[in-house]
Amino acid sequence: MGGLAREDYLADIYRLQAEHPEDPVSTGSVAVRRGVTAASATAMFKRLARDELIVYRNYSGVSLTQAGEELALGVVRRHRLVERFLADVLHIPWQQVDAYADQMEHALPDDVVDRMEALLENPYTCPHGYPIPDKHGRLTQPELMLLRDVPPGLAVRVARVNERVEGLLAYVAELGLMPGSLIRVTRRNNVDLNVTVEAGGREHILGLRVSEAIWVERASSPDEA
Amino acid sequence: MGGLAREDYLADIYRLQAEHPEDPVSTGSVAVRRGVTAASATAMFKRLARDELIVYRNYSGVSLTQAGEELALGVVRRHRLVERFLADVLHIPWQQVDAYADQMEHALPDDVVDRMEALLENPYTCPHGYPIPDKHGRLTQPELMLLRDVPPGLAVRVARVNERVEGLLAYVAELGLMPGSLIRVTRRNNVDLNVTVEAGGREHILGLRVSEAIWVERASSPDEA
DNA sequence: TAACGGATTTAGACACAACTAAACTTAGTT
DNA sequence: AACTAAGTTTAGTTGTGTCTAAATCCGTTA
Ligand SMILES: [Mn+2]
Ligand SMILES: [Mn+2]
Ligand SMILES: [Mn+2]
Ligand SMILES: [Mn+2]
Repeated sequence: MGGLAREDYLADIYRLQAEHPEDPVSTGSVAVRRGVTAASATAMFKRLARDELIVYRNYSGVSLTQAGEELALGVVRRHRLVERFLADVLHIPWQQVDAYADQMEHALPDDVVDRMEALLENPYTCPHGYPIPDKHGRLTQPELMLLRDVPPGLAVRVARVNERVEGLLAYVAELGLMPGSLIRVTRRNNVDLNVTVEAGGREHILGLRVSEAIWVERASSPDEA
Repeated sequence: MGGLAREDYLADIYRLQAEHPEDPVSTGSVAVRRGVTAASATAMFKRLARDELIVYRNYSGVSLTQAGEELALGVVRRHRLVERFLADVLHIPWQQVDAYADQMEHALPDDVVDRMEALLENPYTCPHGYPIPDKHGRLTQPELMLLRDVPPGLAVRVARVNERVEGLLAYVAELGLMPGSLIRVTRRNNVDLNVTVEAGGREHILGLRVSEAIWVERASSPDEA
């Protein structure tokens, strides 16, 4: 009854779709993300399509049906809430919570998830800044901007850090650029695309690989504490 | 890599062994406990024996090897600790925590379990009174007595309630006989074997089905707060 | 438009974990 | 000692989820 692998496929299809809203989700991209062969992904697509959780046409990738998206959002909700729980209640470093949550997300009864949410006082995002769907799968996406695109002089707040970029989370924590941090972009080099930011009194020069993995929002809300 | 069903079999074999230390654990008893057919249990026994987690001789039941017992104790530890967590931190009624823990026990990284243990301040038992193995699988069994066997007049403390007796947990909670409660046995009827206890100022007459599902300890430790 | 090459699917295999039905063992009873 | 009934194992099937190797498809390039 469980459907462990199923849930991971659905959630990964959801995330891939969210990352590239244009094109359909290809067999290869799912296989790479899941760490399985393309043949395995094809086989799973057939089962998911048979159960009407995805729409699948040979050689044309997949998309989630209504039912599939609902299941995917449930997994994503459990994942991000348990990440918050692990970070905030058990004080586990944010570099580790994604892997742990990947394991736990399939075994959490709804009741437990809902109570965790209440205990955490209904957080909006996971520790990396990704939004947490509510109990009904609803999701509010704030307007974010890539740090790469922030014009010099602007003060912004770090909102989200891509948790999948190798080594980034530890680096970001070290620099004091975690979600919530107030920073100011002081320079942008148009040749090598480096961005210089001032954070907590220190200046850091960030390469493109970092600046396009960090999202920020206008640091304007005065109703913040 | 998971080994979901495996873990449940090992833990159930462990618990059955603990409940009947005399005889070997039979195929049928495991099948009933697990809710599967005897044929399924036999098939699993072969895999577990192949991996040297149990000793299995046809028609003679099974016993855990060293390695098997270590794994089983790990599952039992996770189960009972997460029960404590669900009850104490999330305030889930103790009637429900066993079922939830059964689901969650396979998906909790050791690091998470250890931190939960610290958060809970190293509890000795699950909410039902069963001992929690430590990180190394060590386990201290206090000397307990069945409520059925307590002589009239003796004051005792409820130590453990069998979580598998249908409806018992809700009934026990209603009567105020949860682990930790101080009670006194006032009468024992030698014909119908009913036991009368006084708990929290009220008297209750308990049938055999209840009195042999509750363990107690001498209520003597004055170092109890 | 024909061929190439990368992506995808099919074919065939395997391990796990469950089932039903049939055969077998064992222990207790005539 | 043979019989029988309960318990157990075997045999055969199913569905999931993975793999490798071999076909197949399709967009681009010649
Ligand atoms: Mn997962
Ligand atoms: Mn996250
Ligand atoms: Mn379990
Ligand atoms: Mn318990």
